[in-house]
Amino acid sequence: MNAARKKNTTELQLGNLHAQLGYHLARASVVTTDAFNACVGHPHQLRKVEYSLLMLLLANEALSPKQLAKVLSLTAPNLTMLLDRLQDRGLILRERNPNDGRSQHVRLTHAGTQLIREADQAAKGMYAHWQSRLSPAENAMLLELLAKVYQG
Amino acid sequence: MNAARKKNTTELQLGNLHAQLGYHLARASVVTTDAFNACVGHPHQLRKVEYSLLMLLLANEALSPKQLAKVLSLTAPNLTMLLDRLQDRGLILRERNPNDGRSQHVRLTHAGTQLIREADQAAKGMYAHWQSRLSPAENAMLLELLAKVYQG
DNA sequence: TATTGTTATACTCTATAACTATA
DNA sequence: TATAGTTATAGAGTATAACAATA
Repeated sequence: MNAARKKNTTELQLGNLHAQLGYHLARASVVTTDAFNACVGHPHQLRKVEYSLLMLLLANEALSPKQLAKVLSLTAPNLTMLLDRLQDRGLILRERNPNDGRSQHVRLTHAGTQLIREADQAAKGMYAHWQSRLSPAENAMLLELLAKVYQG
Repeated sequence: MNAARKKNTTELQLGNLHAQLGYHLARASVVTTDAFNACVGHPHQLRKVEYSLLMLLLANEALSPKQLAKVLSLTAPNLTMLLDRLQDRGLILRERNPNDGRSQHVRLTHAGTQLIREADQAAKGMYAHWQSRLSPAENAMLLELLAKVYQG
């Protein structure tokens, strides 16, 4: 009983895992995902990828599914289903590209604009979840270093 | 045609997304996951979580499912199925804890030890995937900052 | 009564192949 | 022939509830 209790409180060793970026990314993602769901996801009924998609449309006015699939790392069929759901909720609309009948312009509706603006406001509360452990300067440095990992 | 082509090569705006840790974590994870699968996952038939689990057993000799579930952020039922698969492959074994019949000791088999040592060697090739964009000092700083996000 | 682990099950996420339409 | 997007479908990942065994 005492032995088992002691074992549970013992810090476990990470071995070479402590030097691996992917491991730390996964651990950090658990924290950010929980913070997102608490501040944005549950209150506004948006999953992370839906929030990102609507934020991109807010910043760019109109994007093609092709562009969205690339930046969100989604396959075309999965993006189609995602857009279907957002369209059914009246948050986005799909227009045919007048210059190229194969492609589309995806835009926010008025309701979609309103929702993503509210969600964006709520998202500002997320930083509170880890600001006690990370200073503003450290946070800024972290974002820069992460961008270096995937930009190329 | 020309207009569409131009649009595709235009950098899209991130808006407030550029200030959000979760977004950059997700983008960086795509890179590290691809690197993992290329260097470790496909060659050794291990998913990320399986690799992490075996690495933890290599560093700690024996851990309970409870401990593994916590550090890997898995629910108990999902960990059970994961351990079942690794046990069926002869990579781990489950022993009853002699001090507490409710809990188990999960250990690497000889084959499991051999496999995870090979996989760990292969994992050293992962850093090559982003080292051109991140110096060793930047990489070390990144790992430290990420640990701060989830440690508390 | 609480804890560890399992079983059963459902829901979401992701990936591939085959298709339509436009260029 | 190539590209944008869709449909259908299968597999992997993840969550909850109900259960058995032990403390």
